[in-house]
Amino acid sequence: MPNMFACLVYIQQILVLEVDDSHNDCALRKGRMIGRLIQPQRIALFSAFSVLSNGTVSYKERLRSGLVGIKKDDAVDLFESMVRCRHPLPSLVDFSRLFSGIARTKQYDLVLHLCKKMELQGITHNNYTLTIVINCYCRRRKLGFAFSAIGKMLKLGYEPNTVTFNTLLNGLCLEGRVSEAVELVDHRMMDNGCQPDEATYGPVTNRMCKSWNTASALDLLRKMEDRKVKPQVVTYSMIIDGLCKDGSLDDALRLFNEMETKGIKPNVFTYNSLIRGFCNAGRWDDGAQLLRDMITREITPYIVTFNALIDSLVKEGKLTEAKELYNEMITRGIDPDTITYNSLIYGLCMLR
DNA sequence: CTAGGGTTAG
Repeated sequence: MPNMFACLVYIQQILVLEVDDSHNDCALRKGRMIGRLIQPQRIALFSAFSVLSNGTVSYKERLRSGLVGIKKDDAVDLFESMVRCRHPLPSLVDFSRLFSGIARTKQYDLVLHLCKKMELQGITHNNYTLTIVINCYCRRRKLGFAFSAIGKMLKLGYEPNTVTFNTLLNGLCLEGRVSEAVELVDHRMMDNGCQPDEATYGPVTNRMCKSWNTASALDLLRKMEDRKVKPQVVTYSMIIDGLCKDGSLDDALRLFNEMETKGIKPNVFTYNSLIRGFCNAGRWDDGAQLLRDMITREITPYIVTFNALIDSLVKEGKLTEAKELYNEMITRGIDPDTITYNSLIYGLCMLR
């Protein structure tokens, strides 16, 4: 009976969570409305500015300040005003800024469309705009067109550089074509005298770890070191996560210690992967030790960290310890979510 | 001046 009561308390907490969510939603909607309301004022201000400056710097000003989260209509409008403008004549740098701004809002087709319109105006691409084009094709999973853009680049007399290769490489990884990606780095990229950097190996490592190929990811890590590219925390974290999912906890720990000796500080992701790995292996005590470790090192645990530990404690029948952790997360100001309560409720139901 | 990348829970 007391367990039943505790269950109800937790279920009530879930209901409170959902109410909070709807509040957030309301707030969001309100925010959007306010955004819409102030829009005309912004336009009015902008026109005033244009008139003041005789219409000469309007697109420059918009490029400088109005690209974050730009909508389709505004983007097309800005593009048209650039194409029409003669004083000053927009440069390719201006177009690069516009295209990259739109690309950041993930409207890749729009970027490609505007690029075509730019070409029709007799404006020729350079290395920068073509790399943006390559990225857009890659994101739309049209690798064939991305490779054609490389051809265009060569025809115009530009050499693909590290960024160009990295962009293409990411495209291959997005499609799961990891071996081709490795081939591209080892041959085309290196042979062309392009030095790989930390952005070269990130997507490759990610894809390898995601497809349960941590052994290859480890090989790649050694290759990076041979090529004097310093792996970053995120690279180590991805591999450690892969090893933990494989159940190779000792290897994961070895890598964890290795990054320490190299002066690379683990972060909350690194710890979470390890804690989850140990918990899944039933080694909740080691998991709890790691949690204490991260707290002493002032790496703030996330809700994920606590959830993993609570869940594993519950499955071990250590309900008291699980509840202690639940209380600790509350005192730390971390709001439990449905996953937290699910674990606790499960534990209470199993107790009987 | 302007281009590219990657990580956690039931």
